[in-house]
Amino acid sequence: MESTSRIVQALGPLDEEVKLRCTVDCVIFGYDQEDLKVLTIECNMEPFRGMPSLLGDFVAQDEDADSAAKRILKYCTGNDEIYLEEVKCFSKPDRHPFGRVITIAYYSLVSIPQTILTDAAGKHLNWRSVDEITCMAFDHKEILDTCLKQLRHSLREKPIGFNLLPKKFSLKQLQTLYEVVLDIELDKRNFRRKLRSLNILIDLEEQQREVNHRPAKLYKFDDKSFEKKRSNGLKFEI
Amino acid sequence: MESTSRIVQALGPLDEEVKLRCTVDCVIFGYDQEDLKVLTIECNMEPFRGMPSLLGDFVAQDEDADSAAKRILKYCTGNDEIYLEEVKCFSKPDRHPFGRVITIAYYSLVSIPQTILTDAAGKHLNWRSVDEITCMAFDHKEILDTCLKQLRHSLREKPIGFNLLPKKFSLKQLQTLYEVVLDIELDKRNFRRKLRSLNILIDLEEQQREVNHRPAKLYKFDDKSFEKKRSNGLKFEI
DNA sequence: ATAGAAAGTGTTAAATTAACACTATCTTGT
DNA sequence: ACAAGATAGTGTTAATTTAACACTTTCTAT
Repeated sequence: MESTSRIVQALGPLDEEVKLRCTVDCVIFGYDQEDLKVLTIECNMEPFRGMPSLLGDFVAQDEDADSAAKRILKYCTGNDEIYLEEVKCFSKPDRHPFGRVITIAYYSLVSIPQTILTDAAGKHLNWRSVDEITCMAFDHKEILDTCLKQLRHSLREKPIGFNLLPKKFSLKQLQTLYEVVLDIELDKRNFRRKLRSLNILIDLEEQQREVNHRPAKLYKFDDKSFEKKRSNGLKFEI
Repeated sequence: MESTSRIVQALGPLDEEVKLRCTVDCVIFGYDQEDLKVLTIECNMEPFRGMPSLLGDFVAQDEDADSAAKRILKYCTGNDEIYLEEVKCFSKPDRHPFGRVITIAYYSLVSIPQTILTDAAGKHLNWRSVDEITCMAFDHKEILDTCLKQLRHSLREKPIGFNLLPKKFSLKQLQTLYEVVLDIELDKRNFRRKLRSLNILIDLEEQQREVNHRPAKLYKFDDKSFEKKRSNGLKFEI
């Protein structure tokens, strides 16, 4: 137990300790056409060349992990006002073939139709259906699975689903989103009553256009009002 | 945005990238005398010398972060069968005065009367009431606060409170634990009914000894039975 | 034997959740 | 302009869950 004898004791010069590199990996979930997708990039490193990989990068000298994750989002989408949640650190000593690299995994949520992938990144970026991904570079499939589990958990206890939809959405779209991501069925009337009672949607007094049936009313999420209600003890739960 | 242009591209030789050190810090929560405490060690590093610090250590070359956290628990208590939950990575570039150090924060749960602090560590280890800690070394107060918040959240949705009590406990002890940690009041009869209906306690057919009033019946947590029930959809919630 | 102290126990009202089917409003085609 | 097709939108009732509440039992100490 010699390696533990200096627990929390003075850090020596850098070279005496384990040096490792630290990355962040973002599971960027996107939603479109009633399907949950994840943004991948083609891996260009052996032995994983050609396989889909998550978007990641090193944590830079002057930034923390959150900033690194936001930087990746900005790089891919031009936007850094994106929902982001840290999930877990992946740190198996052999997880990266080129050396000791730990990674902090995040997931984020975007509406695909409202997201323009930047040109620079665009060439090798792909939205893939979460269901259809079987194999990824590194331990990225494990990271994806962990983040998906976390997303499903958070979706039920925090009002974050809106981030997967356009700013303006119908109640039907919202319900379908929950049904697709959580793989459950919801009762239309009960779902609508619940949303009404939470009072966190703003009726935009506007309707869908260009649908060939009765158009649905559009709403937006009232995040300020929700924050106020939450701090007064409102519990969101689907 | 030049630093993002190689997102997820080949890792160069180690020296070209940001080198940093990685630690784990454990918020070891202990419970005794109707009080939630945290295990601290006296910091021996300037400028924090003498201040209470969390238990932490470097992640070693051949271990992952979870193993490092378990190693710390084993070092302090001689036991590594302890409830442990990863919480968050703390990675501000200036969080450590001696260089770039990121840390993965964990919390764990023990019953203080059932925990013997090892001699080696014991000399500078202290159980401190969570309420009374105002100031800690490094960013450890922030880590503590974050872990406490996470503990409170998990305590309501997972049956982990038992880890803070002796193996054998009374229903009153369990209720008080929830009341103390969550800072709420619970109705005795409703609490007991809920526990009874969950069917996750084993009646030990044994009683408290050496109390000067009617002794309470003792129970233990039936973790195997709970796991079975959980996978069949049982939702624990206090 | 009695007093003190905490353990243990059930019922009822209120709130929440689950189940369920029809009418309204739009578009498109004739 | 009328009819058919498609999806939006709406309320009631029974079942379940939660919240509120007070007295009896069993032990110890004197």
